Amino acid sequence: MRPMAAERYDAPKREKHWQAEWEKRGLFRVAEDDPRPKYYVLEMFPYPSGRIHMGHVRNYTMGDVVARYMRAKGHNVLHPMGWDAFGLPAENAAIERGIHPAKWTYDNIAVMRSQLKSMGLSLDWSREFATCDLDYYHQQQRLFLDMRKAGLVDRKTRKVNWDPVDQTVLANEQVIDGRGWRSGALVEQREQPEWVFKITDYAQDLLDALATLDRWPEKVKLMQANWIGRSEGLLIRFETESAPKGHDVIEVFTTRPDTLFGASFIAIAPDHPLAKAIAESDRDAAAFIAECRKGGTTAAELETQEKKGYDTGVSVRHPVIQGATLPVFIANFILMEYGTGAIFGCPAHDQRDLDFARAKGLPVLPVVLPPGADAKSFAIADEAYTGEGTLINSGFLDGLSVEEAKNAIAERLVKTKIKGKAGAERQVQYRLRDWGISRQRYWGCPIPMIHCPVCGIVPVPERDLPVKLPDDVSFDKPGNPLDHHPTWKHVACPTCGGPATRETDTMDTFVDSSWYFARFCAPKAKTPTDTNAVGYWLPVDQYIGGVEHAILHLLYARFFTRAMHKTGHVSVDEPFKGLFTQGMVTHETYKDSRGKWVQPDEVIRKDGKAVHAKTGEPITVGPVESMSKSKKNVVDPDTIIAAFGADTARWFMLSDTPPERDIEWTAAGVEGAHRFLQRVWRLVHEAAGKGAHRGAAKPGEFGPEAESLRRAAHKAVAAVTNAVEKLRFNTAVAQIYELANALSAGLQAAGPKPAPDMAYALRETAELLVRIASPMIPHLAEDCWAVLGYDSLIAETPWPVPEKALLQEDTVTIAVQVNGKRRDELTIARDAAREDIEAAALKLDNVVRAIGGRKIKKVVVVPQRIVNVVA
RNA sequence: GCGGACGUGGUGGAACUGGUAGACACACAGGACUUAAAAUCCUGAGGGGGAAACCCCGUGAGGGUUCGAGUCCCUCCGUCCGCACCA
Repeated sequence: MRPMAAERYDAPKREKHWQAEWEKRGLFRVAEDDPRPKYYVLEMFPYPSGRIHMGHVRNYTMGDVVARYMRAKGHNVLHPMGWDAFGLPAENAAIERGIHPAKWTYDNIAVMRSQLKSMGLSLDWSREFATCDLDYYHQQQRLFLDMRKAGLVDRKTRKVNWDPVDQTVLANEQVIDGRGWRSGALVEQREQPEWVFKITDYAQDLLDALATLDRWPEKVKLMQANWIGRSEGLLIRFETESAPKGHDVIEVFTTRPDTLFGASFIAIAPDHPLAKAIAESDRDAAAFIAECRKGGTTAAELETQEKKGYDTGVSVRHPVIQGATLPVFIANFILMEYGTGAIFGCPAHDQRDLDFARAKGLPVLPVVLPPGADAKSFAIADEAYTGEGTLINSGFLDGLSVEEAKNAIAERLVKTKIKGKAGAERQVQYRLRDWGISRQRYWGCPIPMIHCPVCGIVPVPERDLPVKLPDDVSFDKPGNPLDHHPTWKHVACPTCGGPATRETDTMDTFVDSSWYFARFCAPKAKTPTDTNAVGYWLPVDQYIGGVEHAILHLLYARFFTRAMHKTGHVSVDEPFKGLFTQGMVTHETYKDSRGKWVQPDEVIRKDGKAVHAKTGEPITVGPVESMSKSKKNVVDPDTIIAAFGADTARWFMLSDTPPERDIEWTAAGVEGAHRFLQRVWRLVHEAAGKGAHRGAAKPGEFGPEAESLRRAAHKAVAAVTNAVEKLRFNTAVAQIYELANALSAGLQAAGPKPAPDMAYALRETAELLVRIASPMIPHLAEDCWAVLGYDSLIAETPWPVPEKALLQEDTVTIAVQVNGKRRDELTIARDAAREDIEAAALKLDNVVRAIGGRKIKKVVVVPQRIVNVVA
């Protein structure tokens, strides 16, 4: 029988108490003049959509564990929070409900701030800002102007996704099945001038530096490398015959110059300059180009789209086959955006070229022979051969490998001359395109430029910053409210003083999130960054967020940091030293008999079947999917925190599932987490009652039971330390469970009046348990700490260091195998000699029986691990 | 199509550099306490055989390397993710 358990832990009440206590003492405020080593923990800041969701709870819990752990380890930890506050949803709210975007945004921030505060996060709230704060976007405008001066900003006219109903450019992600995500209108490809950041200047550097990011997930690095899409090849110049003036050369980029002898045509993009020139005097060509423009750009459409081409009648001379010519087609599958917008087609070794050649009846000549194939009988049917092999039908390249042939043809062509230029140049192409930041929207950072009919495009002078968003805007017509505003855009030209207009485009919100981590270092600085502060804090030591930002945000931020370095705002190139991408929060889905989605809190289980809580009608349980409002499978963090407390939500988020994987939220799991916290509460009370204070027993006076409990405790400290360092929170949790089980067993074994050594061990174990659990369940840990008699805060208590002597056992238990099958185990001195281990193993009854009188061929002994007898 | 990751009990998962597979938890079953329930505590549990000691099988499938494979190599199957007419 156990003594009466302590009353239940009233989490919601106690949590508020400790949150107030931490805040009162300013525990999480940090400054740069601190002797401790710095550590910067950052979670991707939230978009203030209205309320926090479980994804936030998971993300911020993980970051908070790291922050609290590093603080306990003696670091000066910066752990800030802010709001990624510009963006389209605020404008939608304005359009749909007539609320001003600013009011909608700041109201949401107020709600979400208080929700985050209820989680007990160790944040330095004094550094909070929103990207829609005038001060923040003012500094962002200065950055833009500095980047422009440094040559990193450009104005380009290029193809954009234009939504004709909403009258705005849409990002690729906002085009769904060829239609605008909000208006549903068919998106048009339109050429329009836009402001771009020259991220392509850094393509090679952004690629190379991935190798230095050793604390980034391989997956993310790979995705970025693919996105940058470097390919090495050859730019080949083809001399044209009978082409319009100014087009006596067509430049083609290829990664397979080795297949040049197998070329049977040239294809150019519909918007290639030559195609346009031809269209001027060729109606059919013009009609074909117009038809290509209509074609959709979605994956599904491209998949089914036929390869179409228009024979222009123009031809080019083959660079290495004397007297041969190739016809030039305008083709729908050639992109102007990649390479030179022109290719040479080698049908035998490229599937698209083959499809095209078959449609047009062009020759298909194999020039690469697969290993083992016979040159005489080898032919291409429906599938192009793209693998390695030996060159054939290729003149001086015959007999070479693909790799050798690439070099040989390059060397030859580079030396030739076409119209005064080299016949070819080795070239590197990237898939990455410059970052278009112009958005025709109100709720974003205005681009500080002015269009003057006399002086052209001029920057807003420093003294006239910030360019402030007007408050009095209306959303009653489609398009950009800044453009419709009666007065805002009209200004005097800063150069000539004449009438001019402001740029009405605002910046992509990804710009806002590309430097906020630098602003957190000195959020009130009068310049974008404070040299001392960013010098001290950057780079971010541990960044945590969703993998959905693997490319966009994380690539932009890496570019922006380089740009800020170039313009003297920071002194590093890489913003995030360590990156962790956490999984999503999922939940079962439910539907009623009419096929309508049902919320989890409306579903109950009756006799093992899911039924509606109110109506009792049967509910169909669907697959587990990531929480989303549309499927109604969401659980509100507020409800959970109010019912069980923040520690329960935090503990659940860290338990069982590895942090990088999706976690399934279940009611049973939450209750389990809550039960465990109550159990810790009881165990600590009991241990505090039975335990002796420090000094009550001296080292060396511990009996075997006390000794073994102490070993369990110190081993758990070591294991949890290791797990948290590696962000393997689920295994840390498992270690804590194990230690709680050990403490519980120890309390029971010790009886109502434990001996002095056991009293000491019980108390020590309870203390260590609370200390290693404190980053995860900080509120309960504070209460337990008080129960153990301390008037200090556990949040200010250093991380425990395990006693080395207790981590190593004097004896070890090792398995004994016979022919690789485990037959027995052996407990022996840790430092026992090989021969002794072997001798002891061979004496075991089970081992002798398993050998069964056979001759022992060999005995493998791995001290402290295993013995394997081969017979 | 290209690139990548993963596949372990009823479930989530553990197993550091190859060395006792299934830690820990959830769910489940039995028991204790209780008039009863809740809460709590104890016990059990990969599959099969056996009274037991023990034995056989077992980490998606098949093969290989090794004294020894969840872990390394090859082939196949399945799931998930990213990119996608990229020349």
